[in-house]
Amino acid sequence: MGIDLNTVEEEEEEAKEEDAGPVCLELWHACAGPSVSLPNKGYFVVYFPQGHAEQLGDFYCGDVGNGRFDVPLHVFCRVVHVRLHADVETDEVYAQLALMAVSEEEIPKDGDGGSDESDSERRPARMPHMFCKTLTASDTSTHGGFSVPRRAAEDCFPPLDYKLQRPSQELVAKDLHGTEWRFRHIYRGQPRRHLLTTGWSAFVNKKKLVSGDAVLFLRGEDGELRLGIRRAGQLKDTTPFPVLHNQSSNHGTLATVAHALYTKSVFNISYNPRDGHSSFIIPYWKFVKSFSHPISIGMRFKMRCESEDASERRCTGLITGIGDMDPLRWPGSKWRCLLVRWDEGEECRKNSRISPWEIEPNNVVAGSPGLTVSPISKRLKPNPSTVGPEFPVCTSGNGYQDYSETSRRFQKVLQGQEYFSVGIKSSWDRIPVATPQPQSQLLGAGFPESVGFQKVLQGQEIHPCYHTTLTLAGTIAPYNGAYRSRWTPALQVQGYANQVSPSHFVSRAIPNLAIPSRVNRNFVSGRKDQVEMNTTSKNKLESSGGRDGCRIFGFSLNPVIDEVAPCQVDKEFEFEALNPRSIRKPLGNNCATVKCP
Amino acid sequence: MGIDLNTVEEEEEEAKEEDAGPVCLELWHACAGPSVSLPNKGYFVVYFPQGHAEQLGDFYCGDVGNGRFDVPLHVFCRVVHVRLHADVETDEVYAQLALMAVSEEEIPKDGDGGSDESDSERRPARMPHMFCKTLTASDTSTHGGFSVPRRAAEDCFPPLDYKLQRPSQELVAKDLHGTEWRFRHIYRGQPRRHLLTTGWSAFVNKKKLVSGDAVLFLRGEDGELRLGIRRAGQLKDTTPFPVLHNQSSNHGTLATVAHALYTKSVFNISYNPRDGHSSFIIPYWKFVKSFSHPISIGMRFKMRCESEDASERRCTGLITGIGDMDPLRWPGSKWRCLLVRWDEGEECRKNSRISPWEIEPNNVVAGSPGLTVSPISKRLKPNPSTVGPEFPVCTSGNGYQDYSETSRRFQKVLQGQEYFSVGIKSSWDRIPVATPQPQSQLLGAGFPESVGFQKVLQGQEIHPCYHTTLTLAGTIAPYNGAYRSRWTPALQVQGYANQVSPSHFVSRAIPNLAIPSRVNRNFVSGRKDQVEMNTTSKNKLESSGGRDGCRIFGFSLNPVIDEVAPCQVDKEFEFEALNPRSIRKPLGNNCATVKCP
DNA sequence: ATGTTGGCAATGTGCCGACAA
DNA sequence: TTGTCGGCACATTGCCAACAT
Repeated sequence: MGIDLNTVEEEEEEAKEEDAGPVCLELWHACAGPSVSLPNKGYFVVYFPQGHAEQLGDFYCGDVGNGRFDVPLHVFCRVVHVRLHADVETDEVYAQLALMAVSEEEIPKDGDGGSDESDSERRPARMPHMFCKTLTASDTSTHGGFSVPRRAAEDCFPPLDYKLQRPSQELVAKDLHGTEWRFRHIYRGQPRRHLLTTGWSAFVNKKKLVSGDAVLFLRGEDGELRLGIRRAGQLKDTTPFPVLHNQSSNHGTLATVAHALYTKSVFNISYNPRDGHSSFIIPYWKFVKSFSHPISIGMRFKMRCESEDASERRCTGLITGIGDMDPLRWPGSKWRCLLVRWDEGEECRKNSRISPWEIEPNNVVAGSPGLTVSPISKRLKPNPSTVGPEFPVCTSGNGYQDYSETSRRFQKVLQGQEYFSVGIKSSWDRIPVATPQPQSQLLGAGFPESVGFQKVLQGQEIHPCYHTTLTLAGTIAPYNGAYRSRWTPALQVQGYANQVSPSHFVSRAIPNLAIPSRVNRNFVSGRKDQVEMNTTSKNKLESSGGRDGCRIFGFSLNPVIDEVAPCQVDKEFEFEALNPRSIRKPLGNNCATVKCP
Repeated sequence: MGIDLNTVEEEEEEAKEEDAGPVCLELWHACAGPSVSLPNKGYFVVYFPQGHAEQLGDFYCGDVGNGRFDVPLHVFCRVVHVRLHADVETDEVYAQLALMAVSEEEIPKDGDGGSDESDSERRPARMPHMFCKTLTASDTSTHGGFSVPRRAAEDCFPPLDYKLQRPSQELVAKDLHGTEWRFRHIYRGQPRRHLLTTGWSAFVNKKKLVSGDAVLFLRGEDGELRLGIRRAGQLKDTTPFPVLHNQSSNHGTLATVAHALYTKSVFNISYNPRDGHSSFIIPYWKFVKSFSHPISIGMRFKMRCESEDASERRCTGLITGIGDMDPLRWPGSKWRCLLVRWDEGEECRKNSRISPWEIEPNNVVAGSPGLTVSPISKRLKPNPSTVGPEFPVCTSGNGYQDYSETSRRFQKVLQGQEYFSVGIKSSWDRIPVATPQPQSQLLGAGFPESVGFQKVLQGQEIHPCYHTTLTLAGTIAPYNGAYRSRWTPALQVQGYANQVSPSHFVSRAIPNLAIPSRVNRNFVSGRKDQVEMNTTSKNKLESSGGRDGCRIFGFSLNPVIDEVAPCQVDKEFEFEALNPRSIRKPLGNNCATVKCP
């Protein structure tokens, strides 16, 4: 099936080679997710400076002269080495690719990637026991620990002595940086379940995890436990000014690349698989293959993409235009030259521009078959002359075969609940290089980005909204100048028996009352921000930080709360609130709806 | 006295000019301390690339070719502008100096700095009401607020209505970045005293203040309150890899400077007054003046320096050698070419190398008068030929006059307790430029670094060691597998009536017991780290984080604690401990002495 | 005059089983 | 099977006056 089984052993041997960077290979891929794969050393790729510039942003590009560095639209490169990294602050995975420009003639036509050095360092030969769980509100609450799915615990953790009343052990897991995290793993409760207690909270705090994020446990061949995270949203950068995070110092900028291209020297690319802008390096065969099927306006296609829970989907759409994305700086570029309209409910990407090598023609030819459409010009108007001759547009659709679908079926593996242990192979590895022919015999060449790595299922449900509806009722006591808390005696809380205080609640634009959040550690700026009424101004609620409170300064703690409603003394109030437990949640998702009486 | 009084008005006018950078002028200088002054725009200075390279460290210098950039030993420069800044992370003050190289001929010989643009933007014309207090253990404890010295509160804060039982108000103060901090200022207690309560703790936390650091309040002309800090020690950089903190991106490196020198263009220097390496820019007159008195081996001298509490001292010493500091890369440089031996108890600097312009000859000629000593060679052996002709060594000491002492007397101002309000003038400003003649009439030219700014006294005492001696005595209970706290019942605490638990204490290398710190918020890494015995291994104490504890993982929390001593069940223990309040203290200063029974 | 301490109240943290989805 | 909750114990925070220096 295009994959030489003989290579597996070699790969396992070469996997011992310590050239993959500081980060554990399996863990890196587990964190990167199923749709990420990397080329091997020695492999040939196509590099698109335009896409790179897009990722870097204008800040790092330093446009010169004609508006861009004088670099080609695409560059054929050999992969000199690949090193895996993880951001020190956020644990975000990325890779350093060392590339060296080659002329297309240097690329061998056989399937070996043209290098004796090619190895499998980019892929674990065998995925270890692992599981991934999306964190619930309970998992991230300061009130408790982490509930481990039973089969996950049995699969990944050392066995417990279930004869004991409360079997427990200490787990030690290393994260991407090699830092050790220790957890008490206990099997208790009625019914019994696996829990991580002591140590868990510190981990959540340090990694700034919120509900919706996912953790990943992975047991290596040696029994060593590894631990990774996959965030639901980007962690906000708290660094006050732009630090060149993933690109060490000022390497990796376009200027450096331009220089390297002309001197034919090695240059480094920071490849950030999860930011959605890193598709500027693709396998050579994929680039070549994209010429094999015709592309025309009105053509239907499908494309693989990743949905929010990191699972894969297939989106379909219609090509509505072909033309330069940036006619001034990158004229004639095929980078995102296709303008598409996604089918209903298939909002694969906010951006409706994609590159030709991202799509496959749809087997079911819908839309307007037989309609001959000219490509649009740089200004997105039909003008065939602007498209280079090497780009076969308007070829009548013929026997295109969905090889990738075939290979997907071949590589289909167990995607059972959340744990598995199956050997896999990188699709980048030893893939025959395609020659630009339709219907070439590339049965083994799947889409590396999607099937190259084992899919790790996440818990399917979106984390629940955690809207325990409680009703607070009470009277606002007049402010008398004594700095004692007036809240607690003035409030009657329904729904909780004890230990409930106003600071447990988050409110949003409450007509007659506003209470800043004290719920979430990740929210607090000044930590202590309990509220007290101040009626010196009759129609405005004012209160402040501090135990015994004084004024509201505003609601900087929660960006959603942005207005303070007028307040009346002795007016009763009532509102819906969050569950009072200490919940770490994503910002902006923390506000209860207000029920105005 | 060399200062043109006419200029004062002009200065006040020009002080309104918004060209001093983002930071409040008065506050910047207050934070920088008394021994820091800056040149004005238009002023002429001498820049020493060697000293700059020293500050930047090899990392940023990028030595090329012969080992250094091909830059001169010193460069005469005009100050194009000066901008005041404060580090976003640490609040450390620094300045951006924009310099432009000039030839010495361009420097006017009159006293005007050669520029019509010179102004006093570097100096507040009048120091506002201010005070500075070194934080005590109580001030930084989480247990309480900030005790404001009475005269300070009366001087800087709006008056309170003392007729009330507990007069209070809200203070709003802006820090160096313009961020507002709010504090409740209350006058209470028996006897009455001024306190900052609500809001103070948040400030201490955010700024990571520890006892020994100082805060500074400053009331502007407009009544606006400003707030700064001066740390006792450097705040440890928590950034995981070297970020170019004060020099934005890669400006300010020697490469950039070298380029600017040859193109005669403006270059920026980050001038960091408190790191002890920023004396590589000095006033031109000072450089010139240093030729006016002879320097010889065996000569006694004095030098102004700053002691730990930011007050000024005068150190004396003996010149023991003259020679290149770095004969390979900077041959013939006068930068720190003097080797000195400090007098007893006068350890002005660990470094015993200083530059000629830093010293003044000592009026009292001690040591070996009349002894003719040849300067030492590059290898610090006597060899007169290695010293350039423009450097007048071995001139017999004659009528040198200590002008700077005169000017100090002139500029002497009130240095009363901790608050004052006196107009001052920058010594950089409109200082006549000295021609290289001994006994020139430079009566107004003081030592800018020391008298240029009002000294702000700090509390004189070093913050007390906070060693309340308590004796804990108890029995280590055997571990029985139930994860309940075993500490509290097993311990009998003498000296405190209530709310004392073992986690309040810090121990150090205790023979039979070790308890990690939970005392200091700034210490904690995992926050919850209470200890419990684990006697599964009989001779080793193990405990861990978490409320109900399990194992000691080691003592990563406090670097001083680095060994865990063996532990025996049922063995009684006893040790001296810190005061149990939550004290934020500098690292490594937090350990109690152990009394082994 | 002001640093330190005990008293005290409020609140946060974290382990546990109960309960329910 | 596992997410959420009440119960509970205890730790931390922060305002206050008493006391000491």
